[in-house]
Amino acid sequence: MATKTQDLKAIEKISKALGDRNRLNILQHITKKGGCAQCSEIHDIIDLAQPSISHHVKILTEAGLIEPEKEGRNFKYTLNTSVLNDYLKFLEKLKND
Amino acid sequence: MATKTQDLKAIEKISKALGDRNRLNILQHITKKGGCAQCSEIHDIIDLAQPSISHHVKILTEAGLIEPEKEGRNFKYTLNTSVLNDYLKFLEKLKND
DNA sequence: TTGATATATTTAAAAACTTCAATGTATTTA
DNA sequence: TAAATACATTGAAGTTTTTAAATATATCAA
Repeated sequence: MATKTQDLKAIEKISKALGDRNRLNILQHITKKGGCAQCSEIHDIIDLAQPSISHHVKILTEAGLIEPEKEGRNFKYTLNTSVLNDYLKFLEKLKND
Repeated sequence: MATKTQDLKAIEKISKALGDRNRLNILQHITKKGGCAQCSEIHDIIDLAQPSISHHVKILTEAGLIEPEKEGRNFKYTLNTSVLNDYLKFLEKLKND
């Protein structure tokens, strides 16, 4: 079963989102927190200006890897396990072809 | 068990290597060929000039995803399953933290 | 409503990436 | 040895990405 062009685009986007040290740190922080965290916490941990963090979070969100949920003044970000699983499946398939 | 900085660098490099449509196509071609292929075949399948393909293959090689093996005048590229597995393990861990 | 906090957007500059033409190197074949 | 084939490297143009300052918006608290 060949991979659709559309799927490949998603894979490309997810890979790109994962291809940055800061975004990997953000992801790790979110998952360590039990799958969710706030932007302000991230700011404490990563040495970047606030707009940069906002930008990285946006890229992770647009790739579908995390999902934002508004909680009053803050945001809660949750790892999207099903998107990650689809990505893993694609990579697994490379081994079995 | 926290991810070492060194490991994170490797993860970043692999993700970056995977973050390009052409490189994904090259990888898929190699794996479909039973885990190995020659540069010249890739040239037939992907619409890029030879130096571009050489460049992409180099990036995949430097990330450790494929391994080159000289075969006379040609090259044979093989998927490095163990590097891919380490990458998969890292991503799996994100889910279980 | 005013001030404070959390996050997003715009803009602009620097850095990194992609691509290809030109050229170089290694190997095979005639 | 000369020509042909396979791949690498260099250099340069165009594109994308990263970052932060400035600014905007939304919500909470007083």
